[in-house]
Amino acid sequence: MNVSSLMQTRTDSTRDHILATGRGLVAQRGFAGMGLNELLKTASVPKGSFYHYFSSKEDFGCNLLEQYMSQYMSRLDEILTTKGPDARTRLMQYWSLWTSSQTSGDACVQCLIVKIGAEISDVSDEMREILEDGTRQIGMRLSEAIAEGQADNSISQTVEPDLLGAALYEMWLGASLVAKLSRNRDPFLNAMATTELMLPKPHQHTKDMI
Amino acid sequence: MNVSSLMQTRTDSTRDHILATGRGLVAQRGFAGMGLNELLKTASVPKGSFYHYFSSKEDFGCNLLEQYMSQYMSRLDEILTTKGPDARTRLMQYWSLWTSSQTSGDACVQCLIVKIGAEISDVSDEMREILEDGTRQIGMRLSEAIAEGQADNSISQTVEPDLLGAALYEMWLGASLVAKLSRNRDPFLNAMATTELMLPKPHQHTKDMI
DNA sequence: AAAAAACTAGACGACTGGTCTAATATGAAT
DNA sequence: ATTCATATTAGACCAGTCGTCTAGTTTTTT
Repeated sequence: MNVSSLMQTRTDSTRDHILATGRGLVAQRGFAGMGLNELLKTASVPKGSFYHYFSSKEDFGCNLLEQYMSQYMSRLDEILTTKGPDARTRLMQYWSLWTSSQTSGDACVQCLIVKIGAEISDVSDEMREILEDGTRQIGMRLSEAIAEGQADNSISQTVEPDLLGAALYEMWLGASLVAKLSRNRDPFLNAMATTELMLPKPHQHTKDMI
Repeated sequence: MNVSSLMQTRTDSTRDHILATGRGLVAQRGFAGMGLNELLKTASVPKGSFYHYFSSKEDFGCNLLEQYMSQYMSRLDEILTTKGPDARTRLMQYWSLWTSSQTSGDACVQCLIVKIGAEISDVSDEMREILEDGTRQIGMRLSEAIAEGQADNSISQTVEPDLLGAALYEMWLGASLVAKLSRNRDPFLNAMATTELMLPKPHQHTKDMI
């Protein structure tokens, strides 16, 4: 065959439309819970088109997750690069945005790692690996931000960036799960307070300093 | 142990057998991913029996989760009451057992809150409320244990039990999710190290005490 | 205009959760 | 022991869903 698989058609809009519609539906019903008929009816796309763009439901799921993780990493990097004067402020801003996005009730911004991570982990190795890679990258980026905070003197040198980055990320994933169950933002407020304690600022004017 | 798992002659043995089989299947495939036919074929139980004992799949799910949470709370209470000389040791033993159970690969002991919490939270209010209640109870029991540790002088007075109990629980839920994705126990080791830091022993000979 | 690729359309069989009637086992009352 | 009511089992059946597939139409390229 030729390079037809690499060719880009002008009208990828159908494919993108299926992916966008699917994200909302998956965030609401889960992956197994979202039927293809429901997806395609919602998107007003015939079933034949779906199997033109994706080889299977799992392939669709992989593309959905890859797109999601890619966009998430870009956004994370933007926040941790620009949204604040120092690394600690930017980190706290990240948790703050996490809280507001996960309490908005808007299905499209729901964290897909929380929503379908456990569901697909024992079912689809291909999808699992995409999320595994995503969580690894996010954890690393957070650890990096903590190290930056130690460099710009907004975070105490007493913490270990690698350990703490992963631990904070895990705590916020858990908080999201509990928040989904309890339908309120208390778990996030709790995680926020704990995060403040776990990311201590350097001691500046205590008696033992100076 | 007992004969009920081998014989189905006793009255409720069929019902219990369906629940036990369902727990393993749900832990593997998720709730929507487990079909009734698969469940009943695995359990060698005709469909008529299922609808004699349960009014619907959701009703079955509720009973499954209620039984699970009830057994979990009993086990948690046993650990936090007997498995160690002081409250802090008993708490650490709880996380240690969490780690080994979630890394065993045995589907039957998988944490159902992690596995199907997010999945069902937007689909079944009835099931969601059961898990909501369960997470609340577990968090409270952990906070209680931390307070006990402060009372028996195994945990520093500087921490706030309510905040910390919930935060630790959330971190371990998140660690379980990440561990399911990465298929290794690193997230648990990480959570364990962080837990040690978050549950400080009392300072015994510092200058500010006396 | 012809050939090839991109895309649409919906039929298809296996399966889904759920309902239904009938058959059988059990236990209490007589 | 016989009867009768209840508890439980059995699985055919329903309308609908699942993901797959082949055939057909439109668009692009040559």
